[in-house]
Amino acid sequence: MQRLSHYVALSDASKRCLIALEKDERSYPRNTEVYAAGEPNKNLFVVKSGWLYSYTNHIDGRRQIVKLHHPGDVIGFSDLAFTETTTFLWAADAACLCPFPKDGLEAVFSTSAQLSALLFTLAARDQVLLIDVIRAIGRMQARDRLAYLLLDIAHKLRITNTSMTSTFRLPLTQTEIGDAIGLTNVYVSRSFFNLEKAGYIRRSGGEVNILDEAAMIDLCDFSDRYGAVDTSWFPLPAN
Amino acid sequence: MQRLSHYVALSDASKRCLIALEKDERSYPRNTEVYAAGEPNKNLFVVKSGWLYSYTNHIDGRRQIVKLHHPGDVIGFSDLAFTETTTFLWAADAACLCPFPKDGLEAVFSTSAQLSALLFTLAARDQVLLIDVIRAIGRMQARDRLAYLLLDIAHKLRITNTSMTSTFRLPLTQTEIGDAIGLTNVYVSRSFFNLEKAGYIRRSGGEVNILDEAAMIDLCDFSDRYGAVDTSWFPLPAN
DNA sequence: CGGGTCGTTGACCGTGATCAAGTAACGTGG
DNA sequence: CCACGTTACTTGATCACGGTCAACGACCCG
Repeated sequence: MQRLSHYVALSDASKRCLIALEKDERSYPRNTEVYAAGEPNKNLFVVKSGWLYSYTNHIDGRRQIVKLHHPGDVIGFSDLAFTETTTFLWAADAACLCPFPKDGLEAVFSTSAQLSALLFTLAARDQVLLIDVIRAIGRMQARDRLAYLLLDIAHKLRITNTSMTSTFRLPLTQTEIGDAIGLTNVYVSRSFFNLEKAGYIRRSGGEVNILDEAAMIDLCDFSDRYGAVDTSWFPLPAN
Repeated sequence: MQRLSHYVALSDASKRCLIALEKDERSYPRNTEVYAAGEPNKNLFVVKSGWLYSYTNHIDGRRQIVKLHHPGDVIGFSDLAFTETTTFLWAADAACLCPFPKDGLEAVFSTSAQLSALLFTLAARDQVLLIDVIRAIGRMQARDRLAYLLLDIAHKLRITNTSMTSTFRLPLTQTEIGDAIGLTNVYVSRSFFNLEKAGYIRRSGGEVNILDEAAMIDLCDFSDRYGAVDTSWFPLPAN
C-alpha cells in the first residue's frame, strides 16, 4: 500500500480495499519453494520482505528466471488469466508474503475504478520490464547483460529505499544470476570480473557497489522504468 | 469486440464502451512505421487487419522484435504506464487500425468492472506470452526457437480463424524472424532448412505448413496460451 | 575435521555470428 | 520485351563468444 500510494493519492475506498488484501501473512525460509508451476493458483502475494524469484524449467534441466520480486511487489498478476500457475516461485532469501485470493480483485474492480486503473498500469509496466529483459537476452553480449541486471536491481531497490546509494546486497548465486540473463555460472563469474576490471563495479562480501553508473547505462542502453507512471488518464478518485 | 466476447458474455454497458472505442479507423501500407519509440503516446490501437510488430532498437543497429500483432489484438497496453512510447510499431503488411485515446480507458474503468477485469486479464496473458519468449530466447537453441515462433503464430492465428489447419502465410522476412527470436537472418535460413529436413514443416511461396506439430511442441516444450482464460473471479456483468 | 555449496580459473569445444558470393524474384522504366 | 536495381534467401568459409568440463580454493555448517 505504501508503494501504491507513492504513485497516486488513493481514495478512502481504495485504501480500505488494500488493507483488506494485506491482512494475512506467511513466512518462508531462505531457499524454499512457495509454489510450483502447474498448481492451481488461487492467490496473489504481496511481498512484505525478502527476495524471491519466478522461474520456469526447461526440458534439459536448465532454468530461466523470469522476474525478481522485492518488497512491495505484487506476485501473480501474470497468472491471473490462467487457472494454474505458469511459473515456480522461489524464496531466494527469507521472505514474508501476504497472500490474498484472486477473487479479492473482484472487489477492487467493483468498488474502485481508480485502484483498478493503478493496478492495470503496474501490470502494464511489468510488461515493459519483461520487454527490457527480452532485449537484453536477445541482443546483448554477456557483460552488458550483467550490467543491465545490476542496474535494474539497483533502480528497483531505490523505489522503496530512497536513501540507498549505489551499494546493495545481492543475495543470488551466480548460477541464479545466469539463469536470469541466459548465461552459465562460469560466464557470470567472468563477466563480473570484466565489469570489475573496467572499474564499473566493486564487489565485497555479497555486496555490489556500482562505481560508474553512467558508463554502465551506456553499455546496455538502460532506461529506468521505476520512476513515475502516467496517471493522467485515471478515473477520478471520487468513486 | 468479437475477440473479447469470445472470452466472456459482455454486458450491454461493456459493449457500448467497446463500440465507442472502435469508431475510428486508419490504414497503413506495407512496410510503414505507425509510430516511433519516444513519441508521446496518446492512443491505443485495435488491429482490424494486417500484421504488425513492435520492436526496439539496440545501440549497434540490431533490432529486437518484441511482439507480433494480428487482427483482434490491442496494441499499446504495455505503454499505458508511460507518457511516451517505449517501442516502435511497424506494419509488416498492409494494415488497418482503430486508434482510440488512452483516456477512453477511463470510461471503461468507471462504467464496466467486468470489462476492466477482462482487459486486465488479457494484459496478464500478454505477460505470460512475453515470459515464453524470454524462455525461448534465453535457453533454447536456434532450431527450437524457430519452432517455438512458428507454433506461437499458428496457435494465435487459430483464435480468430478456427478453420485454419496448419498452413499459414508468413509475411515476415527472415531478418525480421531473426530479430524476433534473437538470431541472424543467416541462421534463420539454416534453421528453416533444419526443420524442413527433419520433416517438421514444409514451405512454399511465403506459406508455412506445420507437418508434425506434436514433435515441434516437444522440441520447445510449447504451451498454448491462447485458449480459454480464467474468468471465474470476474465481477458480475450486472454493473 | 569432513562434506557441501559457491566462486574462480584454465583448457577445449561448438553453436551461431560474420563476411562474402551467388541466385532468384520482383518491380521499375526504357 | 528486356535491362536494371533492389530485396530476399541460400550456401560456404571462417571466427569468436560463451558453453562445457574439470580442478581448486574459500567458506560455512555440522
